[in-house]
Amino acid sequence: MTRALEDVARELGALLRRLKGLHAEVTAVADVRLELPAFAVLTTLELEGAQRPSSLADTLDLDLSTVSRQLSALEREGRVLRQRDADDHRAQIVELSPAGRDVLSLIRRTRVERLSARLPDWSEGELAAFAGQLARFTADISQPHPDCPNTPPTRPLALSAAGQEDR
Amino acid sequence: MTRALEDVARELGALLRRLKGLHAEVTAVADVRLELPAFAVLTTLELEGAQRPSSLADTLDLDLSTVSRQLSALEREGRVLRQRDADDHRAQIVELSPAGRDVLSLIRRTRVERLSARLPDWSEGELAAFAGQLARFTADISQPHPDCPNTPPTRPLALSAAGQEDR
DNA sequence: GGTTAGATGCTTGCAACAGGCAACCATCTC
DNA sequence: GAGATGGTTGCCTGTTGCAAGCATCTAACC
Repeated sequence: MTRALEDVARELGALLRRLKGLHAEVTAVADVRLELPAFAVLTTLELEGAQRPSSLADTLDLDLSTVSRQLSALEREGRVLRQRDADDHRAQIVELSPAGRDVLSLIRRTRVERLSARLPDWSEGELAAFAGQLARFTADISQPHPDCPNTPPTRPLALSAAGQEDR
Repeated sequence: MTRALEDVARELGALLRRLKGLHAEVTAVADVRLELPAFAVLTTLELEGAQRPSSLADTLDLDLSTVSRQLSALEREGRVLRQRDADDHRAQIVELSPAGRDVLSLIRRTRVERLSARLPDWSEGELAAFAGQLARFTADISQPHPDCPNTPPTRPLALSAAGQEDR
């Protein structure tokens, strides 16, 4: 299994680099200023709903300080709303604003357009299967390694469709 | 095809974030200090052989200045050798050093170990198929968008095994 | 053949941003 | 109160792109 795994790892590296470029292209075409980390924050909020910064940091596997700064910027730009948690006044609840929702939807539309134009040979079924494989792979590698059971399993974004994991 | 594409895009985002963590884990376990961009440079050199910085920048889709700095650091660390191009004294040829080769091999070993422990349910065939899908996808999205034929097609790393593209 | 104008390969200075760690404040829990 | 927890901020490191600069090459012109 070593050989195939090496191939996967190598391809992931190539894909990783390409994805950054893709995001840059999408934001440029959509004429939106939104870096990848901020985009990840918004996406998580949309997918999982209003939540605390610490929960976001957990999901995104980022330091709380980084999330805090991202949120400050996003709030300044009017893309998220922050309010203190009524139950625990230390905490706060972050929520996607309508403007934030609009940006997400615009980016998603643009992204699909940019991608689909380049993937004419992929059938709906192939893409769905690929999405499933990606989800399964990401979920699996997010598990802690057997040798370090101390490491908490980082929690990948919940998958809305595509329930092909068999764990 | 929109729906499946949205799923793919979302999963890619999740995977993107997880991969960074994986690299951090691998370098930590292998006790090697090597950031992702530097690793990408070394990998490209190994895969494609000695070449110019500008060629590396092209392949990696990075600014030449970034590559230049990465190379300076890699040379300082003895992982790369640089010599002026005999034919064109403006240019230089960058080459993997034995130490660089060792680092790569160590990282690759460690990575396979860390990955395989978490993917016990994946068969060799599944992994190979996944690698093929990844390669095909990356190659396709690296093509220029039909609307901007000016953009040169960025050249993804050549795939050594897995020839399942049908283009 | 020599000279000069522009192209090309690379490096460096600059500014922007991401990220972690540690120190800090506010609040909660015991 | 004492300690834990949620967030923010300062500080530092690192990556990145752009623009300016330097060296060298190429080609057009005299």
